[in-house]
Amino acid sequence: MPELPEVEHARGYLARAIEGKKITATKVHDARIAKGVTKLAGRQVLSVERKGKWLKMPLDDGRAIFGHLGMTGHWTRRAAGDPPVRFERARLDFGAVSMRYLDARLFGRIVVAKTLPAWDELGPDPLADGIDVQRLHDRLSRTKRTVKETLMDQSVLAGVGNIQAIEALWHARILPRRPSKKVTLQEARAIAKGITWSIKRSLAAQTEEELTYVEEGGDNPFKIYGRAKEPCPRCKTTLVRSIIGGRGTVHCPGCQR
DNA sequence: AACGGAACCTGAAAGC
DNA sequence: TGCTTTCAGGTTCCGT
Repeated sequence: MPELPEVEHARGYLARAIEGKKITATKVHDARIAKGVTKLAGRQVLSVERKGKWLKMPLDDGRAIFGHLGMTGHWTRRAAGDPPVRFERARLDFGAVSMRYLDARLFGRIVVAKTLPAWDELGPDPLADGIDVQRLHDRLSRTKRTVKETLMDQSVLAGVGNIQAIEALWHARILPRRPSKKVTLQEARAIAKGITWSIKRSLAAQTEEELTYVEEGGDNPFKIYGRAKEPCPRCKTTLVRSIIGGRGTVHCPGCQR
């Protein structure tokens, strides 16, 4: 369920549950999502950090537990004696507190290492670092990709995913298929505002301790994501779905240029 | 070096 | 009803 807002939620949830606590046991149910998860008993989790869609939990031995939620990853707290929950792939126990990692599609990762290239290669985090419009415009101008694909490049801005890119470009009134090179500095400013707006909106929408996601009964909280064939909330033109860079995309042909 | 596309997975929803 | 197809919020690898 991961884009930056969901991962930020997971960060806070994990921090409240295990920050400063000592690992007493671990269990990996499916080795495909875990790497180097060994000899963790006795280690203390110093903090829970986030950059983009990655989580980092530094340990007291110089290593860290890196976590990525993939498409369907999720952490949930249980009691140590509770049975495995559906889709449980791994667990970290802290005495009576047991954190379960669930992941239906197995695209997520739990990696124990001192450093992780994927983490080091991340660009600035829009929430923690803000967005440098000049830098964003520079990155956009240096590639032949579409603006949507460039925005989703994690080295450009860490944490912008399919939803944030779709929503931000709608907010900025720019077509997702526009070549990055043709985005002006002024438009880059609008995109930056759109990204911040989209992230803040998503964060505000998730206040519950245990997140209930969009598809489970709740209404779609997004302006145009998942709303192909519905009228644009701004200009009433019918929203269009297409594929860009292999990812489903929605845009408004009426007010995005 | 950069880019497009396939691969990696499973489940839910839509289509027939 | 039941089988088939489509789709899903991500990353990584591979060939060009």
